[in-house]
Amino acid sequence: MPELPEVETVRRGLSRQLTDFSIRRVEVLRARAVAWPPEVPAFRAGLEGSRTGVWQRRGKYLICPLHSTGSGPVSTADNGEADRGLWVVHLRMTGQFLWHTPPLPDPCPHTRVRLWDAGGDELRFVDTRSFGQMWWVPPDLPVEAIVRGLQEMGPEPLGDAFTLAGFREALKGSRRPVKTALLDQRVVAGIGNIYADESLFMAGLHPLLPAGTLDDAALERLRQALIEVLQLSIGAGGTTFRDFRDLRGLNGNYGGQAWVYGRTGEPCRRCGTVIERLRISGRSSHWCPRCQAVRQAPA
DNA sequence: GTTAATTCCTGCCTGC
DNA sequence: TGCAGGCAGGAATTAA
Repeated sequence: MPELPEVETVRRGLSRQLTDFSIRRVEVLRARAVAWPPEVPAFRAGLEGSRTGVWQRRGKYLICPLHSTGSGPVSTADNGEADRGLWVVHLRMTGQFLWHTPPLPDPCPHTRVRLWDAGGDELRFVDTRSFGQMWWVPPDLPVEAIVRGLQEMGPEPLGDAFTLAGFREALKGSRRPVKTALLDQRVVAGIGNIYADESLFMAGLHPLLPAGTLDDAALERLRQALIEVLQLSIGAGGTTFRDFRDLRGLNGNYGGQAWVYGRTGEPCRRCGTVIERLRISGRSSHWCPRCQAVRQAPA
């Protein structure tokens, strides 16, 4: 279940392996994997014959500028103009890229999209649950016009734009649980269920606290906890949780250090109290009843 | 306008 | 052993 650290790990792998990847041929095995254009042939035509630039990330979206094959190599410092548009990918739950060199003859049952370069090496998009999607954005259109999820995306949590003032404003007046608010990509980009639970634990906040009632001290603790847990996980190459694999098929190692996520019934690493699980807005939430005992923010 | 519930999908796990 | 049902989750859509 890729969240920001996992997507960032994938981005780094793609940048290492697939900057200047000349897309000779594209095969779409499941049409649902293509969100735009509506017709698969148009998607294939958009990618085929172009060359990938330096991979970027916005929230959980991977964004790759596409260039004409005739121009010189793409510099990692200067991405140049994406004269062939953008290739945008969201891994959702189980999406993953796998790089096959030498190429493998037969795709696994969950292979959704295959891309080959001139040498016959293959980049394969595999997605067990088929939630992952990709877009080809023509060069004359803004990416936000095509990828709706990018229209109202909140600040990057590891960027300068993620300030206390902005965080406060985004949650102002909201009565929904803070856990639910953290999953809203308009509040802060890239947070999913795992890091929402982990950061709430680190900040000592109950997941059901109404988001709009948090005072500045609590908001700042939560903001710092988000930054810390994301930086820690990126450094470790993402979590080990079930389905995540990087470009080489390897998983990360943050999961072994999780405070609460996936530890229902186990003792809290800090106080020994048994970790409990709640269902909030359809999502499982893991929390320590002692370390996160505060259910009402100070008046 | 805000919030909650539903939907999509498939592998794994539990209970019968 | 085999089957049914619940669960997991990101984000769009629908309902309240």
